Amino acid sequence: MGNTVSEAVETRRARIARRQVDKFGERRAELAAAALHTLAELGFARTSLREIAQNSEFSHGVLHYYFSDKADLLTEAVRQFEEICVTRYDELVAAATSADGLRTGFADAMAATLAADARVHRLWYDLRNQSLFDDSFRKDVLELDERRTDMIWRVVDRYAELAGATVTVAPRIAYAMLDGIFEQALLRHLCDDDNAVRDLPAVVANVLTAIIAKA
Amino acid sequence: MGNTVSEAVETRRARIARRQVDKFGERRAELAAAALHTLAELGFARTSLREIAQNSEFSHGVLHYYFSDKADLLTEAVRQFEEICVTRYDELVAAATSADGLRTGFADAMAATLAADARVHRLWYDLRNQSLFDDSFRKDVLELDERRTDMIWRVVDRYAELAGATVTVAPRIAYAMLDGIFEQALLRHLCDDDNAVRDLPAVVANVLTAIIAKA
DNA sequence: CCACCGCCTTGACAGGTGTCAAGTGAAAAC
DNA sequence: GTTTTCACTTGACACCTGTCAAGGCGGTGG
Repeated sequence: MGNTVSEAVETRRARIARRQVDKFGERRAELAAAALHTLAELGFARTSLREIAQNSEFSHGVLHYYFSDKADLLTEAVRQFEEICVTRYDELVAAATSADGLRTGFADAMAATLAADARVHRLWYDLRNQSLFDDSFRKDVLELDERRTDMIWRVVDRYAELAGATVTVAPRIAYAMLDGIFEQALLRHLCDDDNAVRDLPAVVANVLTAIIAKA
Repeated sequence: MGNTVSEAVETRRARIARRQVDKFGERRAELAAAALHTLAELGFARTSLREIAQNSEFSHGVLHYYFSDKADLLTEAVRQFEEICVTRYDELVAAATSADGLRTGFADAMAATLAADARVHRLWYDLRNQSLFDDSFRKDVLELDERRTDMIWRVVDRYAELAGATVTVAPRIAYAMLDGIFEQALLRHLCDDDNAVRDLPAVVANVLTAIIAKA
């Protein structure tokens, strides 16, 4: 790189342009976050652009400045949602030293996220359900579902290994079973059934022991 | 019944009144069926009264003649939906003579209803999901979920009995696991994955064997 | 024959929706 | 200092939604 005036101007311009791009992206992210919050609160059906804007610090018109479309906004929100929603449990797997420890740790972690992130979880199920009727988000849903499957499988596989056993079901089945358990618990929890969170750890532990067999 | 004129008139009047009552109820049922069909096709979010009417042979105004409200109509539709959705598998349980037979029969029946009634099933999941955000249908959803739990448990319990074994999970857990499996298969099936229906029987059989233990 | 009533259609209403054009005010560019 | 550009607001549009009032049409009762 040189040091002439024109080049200095170039880099300054580039930096400004970069900063503008970043600012543009940041605003998109900020608005997508507002959309996400609204979606988690109201569900897909009742979420309108004006409602999203009201959950941000801007007016409703700005959404069409940063997004071409409502679908564009929701897609961005879902992408952002993926980042939040998938990565869990991995530290648990890394730190586990015994089958029993991993089992109870995983079961407790599931109950914890059920209690803490119930709204986000129901949004995930809402999204997946939408894709049963409308194919706009199917690709994202299937991809996310696969990442969740992998995530669960890492736990189950390691658990069996620590127990000196083998898993008797395929990854997808293990995921579907535990997901069904979680969905059921989520329903109970959101119906103000306090037992849901309390009972979940024992249920999850029960399922884990049921799907492995001593080698 | 008598044969005097007055009595004949009475019975005729009564019959007319009865017929009118019946006709009123029949129309309600007919319109609720149209609503059900529309719901299964479009999902809760995109179902409007005009669309429902267009799936019947009447105009949209008639809905407010037979129903006080949109909620009233949807409630009636859901009630009707319950009748369709719950009773299955019982004949299977009654006719079963061996554990293996019941297992494969149940697994095949699940795959069959997955293929045949996919739209109705997705409506059920849509309904249950709505109740995560809105409490209007929670009572119906919880009741229906319980009936489905019982239905599944009758199969699982009888299966273990025939196998000379005991079930290692509670009824609600068995239901949640199998429901998760089915929901996953439904997603795949509606994404035009032909393997979904084909693979389901083996998966269900796998789960059944995993949740019992020889006494 | 006329009046009435049950069943249904038509058309309108108020409110909400996604979308977009016009405009504003401030900061940047020259 | 003027012009241009950016970031955002405002207000409007066409459309769709649930709701309901007004009216028509056919059959029944008097």
